[in-house]
Amino acid sequence: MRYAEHHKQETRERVLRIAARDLRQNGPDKVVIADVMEAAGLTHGGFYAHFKSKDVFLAETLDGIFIRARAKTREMVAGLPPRHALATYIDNYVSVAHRDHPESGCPIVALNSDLPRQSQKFRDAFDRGVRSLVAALAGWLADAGEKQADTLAPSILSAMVGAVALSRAVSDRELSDELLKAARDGIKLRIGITDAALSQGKIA
Amino acid sequence: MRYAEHHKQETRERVLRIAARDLRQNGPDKVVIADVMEAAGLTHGGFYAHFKSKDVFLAETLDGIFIRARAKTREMVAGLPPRHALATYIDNYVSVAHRDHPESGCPIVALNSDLPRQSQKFRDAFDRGVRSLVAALAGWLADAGEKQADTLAPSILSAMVGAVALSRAVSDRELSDELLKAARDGIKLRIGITDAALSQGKIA
DNA sequence: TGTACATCAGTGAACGCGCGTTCACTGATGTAC
DNA sequence: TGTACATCAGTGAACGCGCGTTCACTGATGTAC
Repeated sequence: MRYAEHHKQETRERVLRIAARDLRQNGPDKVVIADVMEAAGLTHGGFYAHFKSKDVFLAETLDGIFIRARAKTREMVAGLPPRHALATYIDNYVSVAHRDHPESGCPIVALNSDLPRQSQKFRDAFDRGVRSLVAALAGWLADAGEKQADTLAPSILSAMVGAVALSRAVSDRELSDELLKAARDGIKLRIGITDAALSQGKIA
Repeated sequence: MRYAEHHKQETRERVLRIAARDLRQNGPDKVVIADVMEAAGLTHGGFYAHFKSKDVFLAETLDGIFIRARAKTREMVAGLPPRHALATYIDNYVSVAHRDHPESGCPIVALNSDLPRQSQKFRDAFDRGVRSLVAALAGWLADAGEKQADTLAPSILSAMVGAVALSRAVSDRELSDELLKAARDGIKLRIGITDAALSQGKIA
């Protein structure tokens, strides 16, 4: 069977999209090539016509996740004043929905404790994602008039990551909800955001 | 060979200690029974004379880690006034040493993204550890006169966990150091601790 | 226009390795007599 | 006191399964002539 012009490229994209969910849901070691290929409607042997190895494949998958996450973020906060952008981002990140859907969530949360054992390519992709997110946060913070935006940004990111990661790790639902809410309020408080202030339009 | 009275119990303890390091260093899936047994000077077949299965073994290993961690913590802050205890604990937790030594560190950091895929026994042991640590933090905070100690404690714990986890996940040393320091300062600031204030004895 | 050949995404059997688990066996020592 | 037997922590071969990777092959379609 001879295929249309972009057929191979489309297959490659499809496989990467499937892996993007699988990777966040199950972690790098539990991504099984045969399963990913089957989900894409193919057999496992064909994998190596697209990717050199599982390692390279996972690194490319992670890159793709971060790229799409950035686009989604830009869309989410488009047109919002900086402090609203921050509040929106934090509320979406430190949320029950994010906790309950790792497969479409932030890979920093989903993968953090797997990273030390991954290939350098994979770790580099992760670093790029972290740097980019820190930079975005620092930008919003600076625009919102925060002093020390450059040190506040990584501090806030790690608090957000820890909150969602811990809320997923904990098995008891009640404890998880409590951790999540306490962490979210704490983070927003640090940058002077309260739900009351936001709804009253007191914050630019 | 017939063994002395407590021989079996000692072997069991030895195996659990070795696994305790291995578990935090490599994660649950990478703990290999044959390797643990070999490190204990035994062959893999003997494992099942001590433990019913790997799952049960890992859960018991995790329980042991938390129990010893609590003892170590009590020792570390013994006799310190509450705010000093907090500062000491935070400085030790959100530190380069902790980042660089997962094998003897807090399992909450080392294992968080593995948890959703573990057995219920393992997850229950994890929950107990988290609850216990939250309670300890809340106690110190309350003793230090903090209002809202019960919501501040989980918020601070998740920030500490996120800081160390992220600093380990990131591959670039400089970025990692920066994240760690920013997060530590941010956390201490939230509870009114600065290094200057502590050294001048301004804080009880 | 028709025929032989080249292309190449995808197939599926097979290989090799890792690892949890089982099980028949070992052998030193305690106990029954 | 001496002998036969029971005990049981530990041994090591084997089983079974999962999974990354390889490779000879397929077969539909484009191209050369």
